[in-house]
Amino acid sequence: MLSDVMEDYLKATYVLQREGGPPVRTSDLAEYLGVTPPTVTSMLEKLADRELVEREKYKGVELSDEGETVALEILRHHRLLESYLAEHLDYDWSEVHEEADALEHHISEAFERRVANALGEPRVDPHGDPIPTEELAPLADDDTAALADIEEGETVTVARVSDRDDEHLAYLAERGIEPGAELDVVTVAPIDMVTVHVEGDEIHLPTAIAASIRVERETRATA
Amino acid sequence: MLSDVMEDYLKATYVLQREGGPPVRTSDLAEYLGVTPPTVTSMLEKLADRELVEREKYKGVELSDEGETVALEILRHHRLLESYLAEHLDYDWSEVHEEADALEHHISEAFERRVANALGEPRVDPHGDPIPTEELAPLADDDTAALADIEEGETVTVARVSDRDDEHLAYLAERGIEPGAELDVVTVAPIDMVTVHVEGDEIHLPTAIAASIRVERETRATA
DNA sequence: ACTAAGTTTTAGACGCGTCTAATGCGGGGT
DNA sequence: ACCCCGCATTAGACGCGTCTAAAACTTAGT
Repeated sequence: MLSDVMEDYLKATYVLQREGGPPVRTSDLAEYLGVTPPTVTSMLEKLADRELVEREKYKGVELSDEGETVALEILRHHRLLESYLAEHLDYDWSEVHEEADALEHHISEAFERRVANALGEPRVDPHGDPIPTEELAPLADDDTAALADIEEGETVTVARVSDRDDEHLAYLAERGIEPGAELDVVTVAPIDMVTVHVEGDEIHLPTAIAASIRVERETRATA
Repeated sequence: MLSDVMEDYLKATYVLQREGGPPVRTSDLAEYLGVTPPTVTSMLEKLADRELVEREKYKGVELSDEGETVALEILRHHRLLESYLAEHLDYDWSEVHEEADALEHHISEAFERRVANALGEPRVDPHGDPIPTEELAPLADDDTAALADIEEGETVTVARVSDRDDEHLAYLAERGIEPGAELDVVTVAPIDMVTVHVEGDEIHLPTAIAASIRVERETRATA
């Protein structure tokens, strides 16, 4: 039986781990989870004992296959819940994250199935993030770019907006920056600011925010 | 900030406490919650420190007004969740209890309101139990009787069926014993068994089960 | 009133997840 | 090649919720 907290560490490791990238470091997890580094070290030891992560001391951790499966299960719960709250309980797109975080550890298999069914087995959640399948197959690599890395003059489509901060989300949603929106990147200023046009309006975004908006460079056909 | 466990103790104290009755005893709570008596004692001390219960050593506890409010809040969550699962997520009446127990500590005010709204502000849950109002006003006294206490020959209407055991519930539901059903009490045998007629069928029930079925002696108009 | 049975509380321990303070490792700049 | 600084780990503590074993209280029966 995995504790809620262990599940949180696995989920955090998953989202912090870039495909094929370097191991996730202690301090990154500490910051992401809002705990101190020693706390992370001791939790990582337990996770390694249970073979949910592969750990190399002083280097960091990577999820084992089993650990990844657990992370995908929690992520599936999270994203199904977000979708359900938005679609059936009249939640606003930007206020769904916190509630899903609270519930994701506590729903049964039956609940998961019924919610997925009620939604028609969706593939992405309201933020644009992919929902793991019931079989928890690894998610396909991400071929989007961060808005912060786009050159001036390009036109891109918003693919996903990070769900980490409800406040930012509400701000962006109000201004029309949500999955599917078309953006013209007008200027990338050297003062940590990017300017875009969306639906005729001009929007200024600090780089930190622009980094959490994933975009597609050219329109492509999707199934 | 109350822990989940504290909320469980308060809820348990609420359901074990008969209106105006004697204080709830340590061993009753221990059995109900599946923990040992010393564990209950130490938790009760903490609850008394926070003035959520009034405790008299060696005698038992009663909920304070504040403790009762917390219990009613959890009960409201529980019963709204049961209702929602049954009505909107295709759960069977007899399998909602466990899921509601897992979720009841983790939903927000917003969630509670939206679920209540989606259901049309119901007054009772699928088991027939009353749902506390949003203002958490104390629930009216119960004027029902236990089926086990009914005399032979009487005809009664099922008001509520305890939601403590999903297995029993499924069994009873299959045989038509659910809120609103009319029962003729045929025999009350001295061997811990009562026999009733429901919808033409004859059903035999051990007294322990009959004790958990609350019935109304005569039909009365209800708003 | 005394005593025995049953219940409750006290005492002391443990695992979990967290912290702070102290120590240890390792990679980059001179 | 060395040293330093940043990051990670070890050491030791704490609160929570739980347990078992032992002591204390209550109460019912004689």
